[in-house]
Amino acid sequence: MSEDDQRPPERARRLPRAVRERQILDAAVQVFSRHGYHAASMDEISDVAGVSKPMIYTYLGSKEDLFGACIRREATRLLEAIQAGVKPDLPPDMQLWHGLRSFYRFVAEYRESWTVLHRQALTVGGAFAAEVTDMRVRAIQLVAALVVSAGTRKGVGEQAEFSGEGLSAALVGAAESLADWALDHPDISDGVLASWLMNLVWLGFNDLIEGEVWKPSE
Amino acid sequence: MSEDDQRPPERARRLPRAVRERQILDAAVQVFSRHGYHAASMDEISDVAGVSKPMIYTYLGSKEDLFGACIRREATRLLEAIQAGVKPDLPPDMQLWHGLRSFYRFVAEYRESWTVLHRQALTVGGAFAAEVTDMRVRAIQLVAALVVSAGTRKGVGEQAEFSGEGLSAALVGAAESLADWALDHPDISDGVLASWLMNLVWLGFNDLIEGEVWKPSE
DNA sequence: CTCTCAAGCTACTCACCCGTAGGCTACCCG
DNA sequence: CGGGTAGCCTACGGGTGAGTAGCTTGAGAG
Repeated sequence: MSEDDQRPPERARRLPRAVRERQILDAAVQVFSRHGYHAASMDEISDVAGVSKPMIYTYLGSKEDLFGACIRREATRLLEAIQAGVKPDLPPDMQLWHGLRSFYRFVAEYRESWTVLHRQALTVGGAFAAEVTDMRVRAIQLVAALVVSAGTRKGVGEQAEFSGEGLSAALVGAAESLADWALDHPDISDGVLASWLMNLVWLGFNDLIEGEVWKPSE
Repeated sequence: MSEDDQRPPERARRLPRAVRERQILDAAVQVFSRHGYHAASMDEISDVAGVSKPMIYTYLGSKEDLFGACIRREATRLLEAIQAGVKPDLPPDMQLWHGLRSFYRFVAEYRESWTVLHRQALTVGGAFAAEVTDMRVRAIQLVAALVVSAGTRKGVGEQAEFSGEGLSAALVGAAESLADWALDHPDISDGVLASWLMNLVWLGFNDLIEGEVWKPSE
């Protein structure tokens, strides 16, 4: 035990920049998702990444830059995962269903990515919040387009009890909350989750565009 | 301008403890809702409250204690506001509608309270997150009770496409997201918001318990 | 008028953490 | 073999902010 106790053979060799950046981003997402932006320390991130702190600064810039890089990478991942599952020539309801399935599959597989995007990014304020909000708005508008498409196909106009944008905001929120709920119930498959939401919303929406409206009684 | 420039008459006189605590809590909610827990500084809170920092510590304890006091006060306010609007002997759908109206009225009036509870409390982690989550779970269970009551009244059992708890989680999430959306659209009344949600969810739910189910085609 | 007590403040300590200066070592090319 | 370069580190500066020590001042009692 004189020259062997320092683990000389495997000492995290010199690696190309791309690999280190991946390690750093992975660690950053993990730490940010656990503690949030402000409570996360660069020391802990460097520790988790198995890299010293100056590496982070030379490769990815300041803490804010690093957080931005995380947000962008995870947002891109999420959008790509959803678009990969969507089939553009299906009817609107099936498009929505497939999009939802991909979404729930992604959240289950990369729950830290989802946490960073959904919970932490909004609390930082400034450019990132705007960026994530933008992504969310795009998602809402996408859904709104499907909804309106289905609505006009059935020949429905503007109604007092109906706002495509508000409805889509509610739908996206329902999808997100169900995602959070599903994190605690891993045995529910993504198909079942998507079907629940379709049954909730689509059926109600169908009624609505067919003129059947809920009103407060008396 | 020799003896009048220091505003000698009104100099924030010595006040009873209860009043100071209120001032401090109001300021804390405001600052926490703007910056989040970690980015908020005790100096800014004391500044906004018009009180020096040691006062906060003698009256309300550490920063964590202060945040806890904020959360508890605002959560109590919210629950009381909702319960004040609910009429227990109405049918389930009307109970839900009245609860939603009260909720949206509260969010519009005390948007900072809502922000602290919904966005900031979860990111701190630990006891507060648990506390807020508990409140949310109680809300979900309350809604689930209404939903199940309406379901059994119409004689529906367990179905594969249906889970009361999951549905309620989605509903509560939809309500929350619509609340966020409504913050940017102040001209929409609380009654309209509540009606939108009822049309979305209740109609779909009605279809569901009457056996009309959405299924993916092919 | 004076003594006492509590309300309230200024100014400080100490710890934490972002960001960096400067040095070391392995690999590559001539 | 020697210089250059790129991967990588230890160790520190500086700023910020939580929490506190100890003083000042107003108000009531005698």
